[in-house]
Parts: sequence; structure tokens; C-alpha cells
Amino acid sequence: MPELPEVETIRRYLCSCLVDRCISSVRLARKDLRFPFPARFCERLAGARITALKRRGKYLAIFCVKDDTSFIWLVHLGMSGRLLWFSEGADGLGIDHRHVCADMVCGGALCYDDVRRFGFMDLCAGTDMDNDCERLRHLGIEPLSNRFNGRWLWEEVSKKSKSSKNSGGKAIKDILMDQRYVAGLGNIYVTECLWDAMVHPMRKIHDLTLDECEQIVKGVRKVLRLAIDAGGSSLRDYRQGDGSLGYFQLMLRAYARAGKECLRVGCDGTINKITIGGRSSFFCSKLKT
DNA sequence: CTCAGCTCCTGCGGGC
DNA sequence: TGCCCGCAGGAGCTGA
Repeated sequence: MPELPEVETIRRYLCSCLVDRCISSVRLARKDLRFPFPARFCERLAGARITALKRRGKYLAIFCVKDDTSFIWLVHLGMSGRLLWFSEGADGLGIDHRHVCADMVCGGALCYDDVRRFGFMDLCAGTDMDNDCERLRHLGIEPLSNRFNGRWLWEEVSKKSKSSKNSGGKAIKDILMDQRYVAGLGNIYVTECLWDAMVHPMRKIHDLTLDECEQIVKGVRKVLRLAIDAGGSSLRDYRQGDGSLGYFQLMLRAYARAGKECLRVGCDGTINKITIGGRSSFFCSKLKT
């Protein structure tokens, strides 16, 4: 499931393959993924030169120039999307859930495979992705930026959450999963970060201490950095840009470990599983709610 | 305005 | 052995 570390891994790899290369043509196996492709999708991309690849949350933004006009090719991988680079080119559109092929002038090809088709693509005019891309406008802060810190979580998020009518306050897990607060975390990494910070996922944001918020932020940073270094987590469908596996799944401490022993040194707890917001949540049995 | 719950989709694994 | 059912996931939509 591509979350921030997976998208960042793909971005770093594809930068070396795509930057300063030109798209000769784009082929589609169908007219939609989760949403329909934008109008004249293939025509607009054909002939464009790729200038940069950036990431925002779980989105990959491919910056393009065509006829002196800049635009952004926005890609979201959903839960099973893969962006794969073939330096010798690729055919096979339509097989193995391959939905998009962008053939490059250099002879290589960038392909998009997606079994479940939860992913989607968009084209946005301009060069300022945060303002020019409709889908990025509502996103919260980047968890690896300095703006994401314990005091922000403790004061700003808690305040915003308190001002809503929700009397009980939101669970910290729901806060971290909500892309409007923090952009890029999904179920796996939120689970791992909270295990690292020793905070129960059901704890209400109002009830957390500043110190606990600091621990959560530290956990988020640590887990994301380790996961990026490991090339992401290949739990089911995820692959890196060259088709190879990521390795962070071997380092998971809580996710999908229900009933097993807690791996914290000196802890004799076990990993419990509950459902929060319709998603599986795993945590050490020794943590208090 | 918020928010819980539903929806999209397919492959896999458990149970009978 | 084979079939059926439920689960996994992100984000947008709906109705309260």
C-alpha cells in the first residue's frame, strides 16, 4: 500500500530515469482508473519534456513543459498502483493490469499497473502544485517538515479538533490518518509510529500530554526515515520503480502481528487488534487507553 | 459545518 | 478439491 515512504522511494528512482526526457506518446488500456482520465490526456502529454518529480503526501507530481507551457501530471497510486520504468521500452498494455504506458523519445517507457484501480491521475496547468492542483489543496503538513512538531500537534490540532462539535475528541489514530492534518501517513505507518511512541491508537487528542505529542512526532519521523531507507514496505502489491521489493515489511513491529509478542525490549505484552474507523489497528496490550 | 459509514476493485486465504 | 465469503486499502461521496 503506497504511503509516503513508498511514493518517495519511487520518486527518487524515477528522477534519474525521467528528468530531462521527453514523452513521445501515451497509450491507455481503458478510459478510467478510479476516476476518468482527464480530457485529451494522451494528446496533452505527448511531446512534453519532464523537468522534475516532486512528492506531496502520497501524491507524485511529474512536472512537464510543452510548447513553453508548464503543467503537472499528478499520480496517486491508490493501494495497488505501481509506476515502473523500462529502459528498453514496454508493450503489454492491458495485461497484468497495465493501464497506462508513456513511451519516451529515448526508447524507455514509464508504465502504470494497478490491480484494484484505486489509483488515479490528473493534469494541472501551472508550476505551483500546492495551489494549482485541486487535489492537493486540502492536504495538511508534510510529516518530514519542521512544521510538523510536538507543539503543533498538541496545540493546533487539539484546538481544531476541540472546536468541532465532537464532544469526546478524536482518536490520535484518526488524526494521523486524516490527510487534512498530516499528509502521507496511512494505516501501516500510523500503526508503527504509535507503537514506537508507546501511545494507544484510541487515545483522544485532547488527553495527550505535550511530551506524548513529542514522542509521536519523533516516532513518525523515525519510522518514515527507516522505511524510506528500506525502499518501502512490500506487503502485497507494492514494488519500487525498477520492480524490486521494498524491505520495511521485515521491520514491522505491530502491523499485522496480532497475538504475537511485543518486540519492545523488556516488554512482556502481546499485540492486540481492534478496528478503528473501519481499519485494523494493532497495539501493545500494555498500553493504556 | 462535521462525521460516520459506504463505495469503488480484485486477489487471497480461511472455512466448510 | 472446490466454492464462497470476508478482508485489505485511500479518498471521495452521501445523508444525517
